[in-house]
Amino acid sequence: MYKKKTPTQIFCGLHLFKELLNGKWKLMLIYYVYKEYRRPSQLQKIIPNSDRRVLDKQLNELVLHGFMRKQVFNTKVPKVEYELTDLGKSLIPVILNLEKWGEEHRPDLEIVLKADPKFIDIV
Amino acid sequence: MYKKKTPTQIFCGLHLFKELLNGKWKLMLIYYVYKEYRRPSQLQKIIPNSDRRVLDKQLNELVLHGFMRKQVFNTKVPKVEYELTDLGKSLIPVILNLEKWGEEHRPDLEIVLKADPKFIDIV
DNA sequence: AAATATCCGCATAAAATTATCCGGTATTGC
DNA sequence: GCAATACCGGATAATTTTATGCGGATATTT
Repeated sequence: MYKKKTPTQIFCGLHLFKELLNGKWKLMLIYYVYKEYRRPSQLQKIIPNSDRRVLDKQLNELVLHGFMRKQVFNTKVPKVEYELTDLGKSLIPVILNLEKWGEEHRPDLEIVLKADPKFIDIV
Repeated sequence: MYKKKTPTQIFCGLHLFKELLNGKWKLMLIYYVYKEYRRPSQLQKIIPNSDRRVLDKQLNELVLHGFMRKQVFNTKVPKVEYELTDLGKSLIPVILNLEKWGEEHRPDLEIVLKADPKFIDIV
């Protein structure tokens, strides 16, 4: 398993957030589980251009870190569902706030992104 | 200059936020500039264990992306000051919200971090 | 029988970010 | 003169994250 080589600093709340929730799809996964897309296959469909293995990894971490619970149903066709823990639910207002900020400033931000040659193509 | 090789997706506000503000110290830099630590040397002092060149790079990006302005004073000893743009200021409530979430959940989050062998040592 | 749907996991490659190693100018204070 | 402060920047190394290439199982639908 991969281990970090650089000491992790958590002297402020921003770091705590960042260390645990920085994954490419993590906030979106939490949001969609909240919105009742609870099953891996549903999540893979609702999140475009995401790879199964990447989502899985992030879901596993979210479970490991206590933001979600994973329920496995041993039905004939295996079924899996995720649900938010209280800690996970506590993030919903934060996520909505971030989302709101992004959408409110989308016009400006899109200009900025398109002006930066680093972002070659934007979808 | 480095260019991304993977198309950047911005179909939701969360992505917009993430693409532009994911840098290790970016939110903290915005916060401290807001708190009147405007000069590079001040920022380098107030942010422990940060490297000058990394902070510089992030500051340059924040300017490039319109969150800050950089003012250069051609005094005998060169002086530089950063200040937030309106776009930068619009992030303050978001940052405070993230910080608040982190601090409110610090006890839980520290346990989680310490339980994860990935984070070998935490400062 | 074949296609589709449900799920899982390891090992490695590639990409992206962060850290470090060099280098530099000019002024102030002792 | 010499140390300290203020500032800047390119090139490369190291770390961390994300993507992909292989593999597997069982059950339902067409």
